Amino acid sequence: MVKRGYHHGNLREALVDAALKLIAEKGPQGFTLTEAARDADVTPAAVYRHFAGREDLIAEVARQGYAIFADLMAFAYNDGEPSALAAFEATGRAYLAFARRHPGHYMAMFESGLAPSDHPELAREAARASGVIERAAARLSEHIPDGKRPPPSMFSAHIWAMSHGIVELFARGRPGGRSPFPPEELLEAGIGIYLRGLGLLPPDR
Amino acid sequence: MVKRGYHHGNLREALVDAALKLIAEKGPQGFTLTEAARDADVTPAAVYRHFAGREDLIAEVARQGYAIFADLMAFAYNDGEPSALAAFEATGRAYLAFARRHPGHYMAMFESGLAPSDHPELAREAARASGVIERAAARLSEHIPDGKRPPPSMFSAHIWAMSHGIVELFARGRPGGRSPFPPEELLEAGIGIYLRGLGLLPPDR
DNA sequence: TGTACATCAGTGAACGCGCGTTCACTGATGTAC
DNA sequence: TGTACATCAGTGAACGCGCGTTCACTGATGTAC
Repeated sequence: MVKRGYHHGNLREALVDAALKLIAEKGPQGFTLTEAARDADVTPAAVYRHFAGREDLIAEVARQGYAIFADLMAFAYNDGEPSALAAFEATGRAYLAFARRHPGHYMAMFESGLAPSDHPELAREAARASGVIERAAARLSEHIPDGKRPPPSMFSAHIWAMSHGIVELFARGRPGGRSPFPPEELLEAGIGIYLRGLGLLPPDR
Repeated sequence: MVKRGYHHGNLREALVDAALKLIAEKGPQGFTLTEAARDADVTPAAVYRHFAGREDLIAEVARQGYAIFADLMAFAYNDGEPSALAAFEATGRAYLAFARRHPGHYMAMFESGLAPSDHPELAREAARASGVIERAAARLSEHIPDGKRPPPSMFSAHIWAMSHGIVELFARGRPGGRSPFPPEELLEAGIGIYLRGLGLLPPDR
């Protein structure tokens, strides 16, 4: 533990880091403002110099999470190169990688139960992230042969839902023990089968 | 409010009911034993005549949830009639219907974070529910034409994950507002595309 | 049918606890002159 | 370079609160005789 003077110097960031750690450990509900303050080696009251309160701190964590998430998805998508299909599959992998590498952010974003509408900055970043995914789906949609293609926002929702479900059910220790398969493999296979169903992959390979 | 004497008569059940209501309202983490007792018009200490404590009450709710869930899935599956395919699709619909009609149970089962291994009765019911789904997948698997069919437990995991993801992301009010589609429609379409990808449905219809 | 008594479901008071938030304050920092 | 002073990040004590759990108890129920 590094000694410090009366002023912390970087408390806001330190509190976000502490919140990330605590949320990853105990979930957004188990997280307490007091413990975050303790973790940052500061009085609980000091938190109020930087955040409006407990919920506001969680919202900031979620906001940063969406920002990272959106960047990561955009990077994975890579403007649809080398192909709309490959790029789309990469976003699926990126989703899982994000959940794995940023569990605190992920939980604050999807399991904290806070209303984005109460936190405009949060809502903005969340919308940006959705935008990336939906654009990827729209581009891919152009390659669907069948005239009866589903709306892009529908199949981006399908992929998002499957990814999220795999994270929640199998990438943590939920039902009755462990996952039947490595989550990455499970998602890769699932997306493959799904895209084949859309006519975007040959029926056998 | 019905008046009652010194003995409640049916406290155990009343507490489970109260827990169901409260969990559905505030989530498993926001649920308190004290409030459940208040709801059942009883002193908090009375709860300890029927449950080992707070967590034990939540576990009982989850256990009952898995029991209902397993029965519902088995009923929907209907022994694979009229066809393995139709029966499988019916279990998907049943999943969503269960989440909708039994939110308290659903949350206790999938969002409470309690370890089934700590509650043997819970683990037993959970395993029974998994069994129904996996048996349905295994029966359906026999109809997959391709030699390279995935293991049944894998595609039951896919369907489960997509269903769960749709519940979490779109059947409640999560990201940035509301669902882009009715969850039922979303799941139905998703399962359809997925099964087409498995070669179980004709490529166009 | 009546009585004695064991059982045990629920009471009520108490406990220690940690929480989120407020408040007047203090002391380090950095800027103006 | 030195001094006065405004700023404001962090302190520490206090608050009221509701929580989960314990304990000795009480009073309704139902069973044995």
